[in-house]
Amino acid sequence: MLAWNLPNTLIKAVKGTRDLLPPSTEAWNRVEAVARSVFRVYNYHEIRTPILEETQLFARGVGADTDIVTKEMYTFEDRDGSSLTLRPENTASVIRSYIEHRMDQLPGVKKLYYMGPMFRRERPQKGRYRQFYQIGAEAIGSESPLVDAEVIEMVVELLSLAGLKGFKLLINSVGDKHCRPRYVETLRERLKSVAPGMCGDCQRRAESNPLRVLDCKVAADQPVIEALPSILDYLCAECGEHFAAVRRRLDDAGIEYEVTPRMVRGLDYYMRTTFEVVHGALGSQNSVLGGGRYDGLAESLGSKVPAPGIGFSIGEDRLVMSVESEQAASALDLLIAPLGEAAQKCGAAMARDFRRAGISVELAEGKLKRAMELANKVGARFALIVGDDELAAGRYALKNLTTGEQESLTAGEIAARLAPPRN
RNA sequence: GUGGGCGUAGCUCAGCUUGGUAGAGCGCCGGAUUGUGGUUCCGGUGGUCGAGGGUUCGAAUCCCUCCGCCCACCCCA
Repeated sequence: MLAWNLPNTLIKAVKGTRDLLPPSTEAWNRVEAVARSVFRVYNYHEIRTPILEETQLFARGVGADTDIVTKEMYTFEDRDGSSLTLRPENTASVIRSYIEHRMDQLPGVKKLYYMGPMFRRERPQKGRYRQFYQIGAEAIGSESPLVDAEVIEMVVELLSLAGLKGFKLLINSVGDKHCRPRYVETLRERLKSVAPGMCGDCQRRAESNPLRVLDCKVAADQPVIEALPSILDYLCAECGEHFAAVRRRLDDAGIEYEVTPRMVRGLDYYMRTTFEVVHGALGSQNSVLGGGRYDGLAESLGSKVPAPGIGFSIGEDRLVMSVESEQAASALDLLIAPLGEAAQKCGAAMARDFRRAGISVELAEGKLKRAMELANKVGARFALIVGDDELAAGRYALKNLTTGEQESLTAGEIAARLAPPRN
């Protein structure tokens, strides 16, 4: 009954969380470095919001009857009785921060990016974890379709530079608070006659959430879904023109996309432009990123000043999964093998100097044979032998472990030989 | 929340049908080599067989319960 009184049970990572280990962490770092460099040239700046927020932020921001809020949040009562939640996504937090710090007073479009863990209590599977990581960006303070197009262009650039190949960009417009309700009503009406012939899930959705029917993957339902009215035919004049402008801009930029009127996003705050990038070989969870415009979000969080914006978030776990190739950790530059007490001291000093010069160094102990074996196993590029002869001569035996060649060099020559390329 | 698959050494797995108290390969450690790795050879380390209970003279193996992981549904990143 009391866990701490039970016999020793091995403690493991909690369900849905995982340790990211080397060499995989190198791929994560590469992806994050690419993202930061792309964000920089598009003039985005990093924002770090708390992982813990008031539960109300998500209930009101994401939508009170979305799946995320109704059944996926890690919510708990703080000691003072207030309700706190581990963030399930970050857009609501960014908008909260934007409002709280009156960023609307700053000049121009406010461009922010973030990266970090999010938490949703779902059943784990391939590409889905309870603690997962997102890289995202928000452009806030403009309703212009030019901003939509630039955000999409940036994210396509980011994915390409990260090494993602064969992905597909899907875009849609879900209208605004004037035209979308009209469409949903039409859809609901139409489904009354056709839903009975569809799969069980669709029959249920036809009542509860008609838009979800469009997202059904059951093959037999596809012809029926194709025949349903398209939201694009129901957009009001403003939304229609906005969407057309976004598409013109994407065409100008030479960006390939597919308009998918059936694409549905799961968060309530989206309006007008929505987009998604999918990639095969990710299992059933094939979406690498999702995003869209959220012009009414600030108001639903109680803001008097509007904060129209558009943003996206990349599923970093999924991106890394699809660009990661099995490669070794970055190679060690040099392993120093000192023989004896005096050499040990000299080796430590040399290691210090080399490391300050940007060379990665491992200092071995014990027998030379042992050290050489170790050098080989960890994939060191060079081994440096420091023994009595070398100490006396001031010249050390540097062995290239790839070619097997060995030469006798001074410390300065070795540093020059191993110096990393400047960038 | 609902299905399906799988849990034996650090890793990948065999053994289970037809019960007789645990194996291989790789890894790790050491040796053949006093100051030279990768190949080879030799030796060694390593498992309450996911946990608990039952059947049995005897259970990794048969039965029950539980737990964990993976994949899928739902939904999303």
